[in-house]
Amino acid sequence: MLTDEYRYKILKLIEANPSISQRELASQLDISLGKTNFCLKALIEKGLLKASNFKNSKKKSAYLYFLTPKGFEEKASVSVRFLKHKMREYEKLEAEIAQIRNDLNQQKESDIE
Amino acid sequence: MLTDEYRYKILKLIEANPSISQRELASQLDISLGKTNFCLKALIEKGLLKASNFKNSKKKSAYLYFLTPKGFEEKASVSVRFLKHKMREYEKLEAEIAQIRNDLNQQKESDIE
DNA sequence: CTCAATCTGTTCACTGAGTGAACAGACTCT
DNA sequence: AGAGTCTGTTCACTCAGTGAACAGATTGAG
Repeated sequence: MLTDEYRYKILKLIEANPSISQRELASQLDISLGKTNFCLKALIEKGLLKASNFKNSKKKSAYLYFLTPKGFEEKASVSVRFLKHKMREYEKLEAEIAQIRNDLNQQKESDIE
Repeated sequence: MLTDEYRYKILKLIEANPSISQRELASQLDISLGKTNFCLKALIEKGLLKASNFKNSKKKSAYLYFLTPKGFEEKASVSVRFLKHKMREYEKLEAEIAQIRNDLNQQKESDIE
């Protein structure tokens, strides 16, 4: 449920904007509020993130999220891991596309017969 | 639930082997027997596939599935549609990979500071 | 100050896709 | 005949995901 994809994206978004709300996070991640809340708690549970409720300049009553040292480490390694994952997907997709193209060519040939 | 992906794959597998069983189909599609049964029925419902229980040479008591004329038409058009879909995915993935690479470079730079 | 409005995080009943064990029927072989 | 094996079909169950509803905090206008 808390995949590398969301680890990566959440750590990145929070580093860029520590005062982001869970609703805004959900919107940018294109997932529900409930899932966002779950992932966030999981990251805090793992010690990658901390939430402080220090009063922010202009915000209402929200948390300030920030990456722990462990969080920075994880962000670096999850980036690499996620990149490798995406590259494998890329290669698979490339092969799949080639195969569909091949099938389409064979379809055309059998049309001629 | 019956996505273009399974339309395409099922029509292709059945054209290649009309005496394939639902369990074998499920195995090759890497989905459950229940979902395979559902998709198959949906394709029959739409008139793309027909199931005849003519006695097959060496099989036990299975159906013979075959594509209707409409099924052949659909197979041709779904191939193209599916290919385009995969190509869009491919481009998205390419952009995503580039962005992760960019982030990794920025991470390294901020490490030096 | 007061109270309504608006933000926040949290919860949890609900949904729906997907699963696979279990079943009934048809066939084969001894 | 009967045991074994294949078939398609069903359906109770699971579980990730959803988002309306809630409680608490802050703000701002009257």
